[in-house]
Amino acid sequence: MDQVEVFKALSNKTRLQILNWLKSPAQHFPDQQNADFENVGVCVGQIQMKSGLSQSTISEYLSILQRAELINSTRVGQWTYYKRNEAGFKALEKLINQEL
Amino acid sequence: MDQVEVFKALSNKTRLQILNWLKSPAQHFPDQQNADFENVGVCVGQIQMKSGLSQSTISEYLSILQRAELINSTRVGQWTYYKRNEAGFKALEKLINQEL
DNA sequence: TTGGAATATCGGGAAAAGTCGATATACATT
DNA sequence: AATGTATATCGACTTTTCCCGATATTCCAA
Repeated sequence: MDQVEVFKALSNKTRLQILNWLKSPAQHFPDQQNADFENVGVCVGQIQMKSGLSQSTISEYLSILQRAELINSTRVGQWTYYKRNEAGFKALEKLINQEL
Repeated sequence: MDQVEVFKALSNKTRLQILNWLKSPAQHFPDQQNADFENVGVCVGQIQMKSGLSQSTISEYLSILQRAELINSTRVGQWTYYKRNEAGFKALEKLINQEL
């Protein structure tokens, strides 16, 4: 886990919001049909709509968060679903508590 | 505590190093004479020398870390001493654990 | 197998951050 | 008061980040 990379990923209001939304997907994305929130998460389009930013920006943001190991993705058909990577958050906690 | 501001402050290798140095000043700054590390911390010049970056850059970095509430300063004569603000780190822990 | 929908990637313009040297300020000493 | 030292601030330049629209890719459905 690259320290600077993680903190950079967290240095943006929209990206922090996305992480927060993904904490309780059912609550923040009531529109997503047939969603298996637990297993796969939320698809890019839903996140994009909620954010109000462009599709390309959100796709980019999601890959930044993924490179930082804070989320991970599952491709299902033409959709890519993203969910939180709790192992990454654990590693971040440890980083703050022990290494910073 | 502004979330984005804290993470931006942490998004830089040199600033992370400074925070780490300030964890055990006596070990990282053996040159500082008559230093009351516990009470006041380490002065700007020592940090600057160790970092290898310019005086202005380090002064700026220290104020970024201070605005993020991760360190605080004490002026003593012509020196400004900086030390870690453990309350800020506690707040950061809480942020990670509960709000992110 | 062609068309459409979802996502990713590319290229770019504007804003912010990184970093410097020069200068200003604040304080101490003579 | 004048000089010297430590730090802060300023102006400039370069690099990175923010965000967009356009295009490419991937997959599904007709």
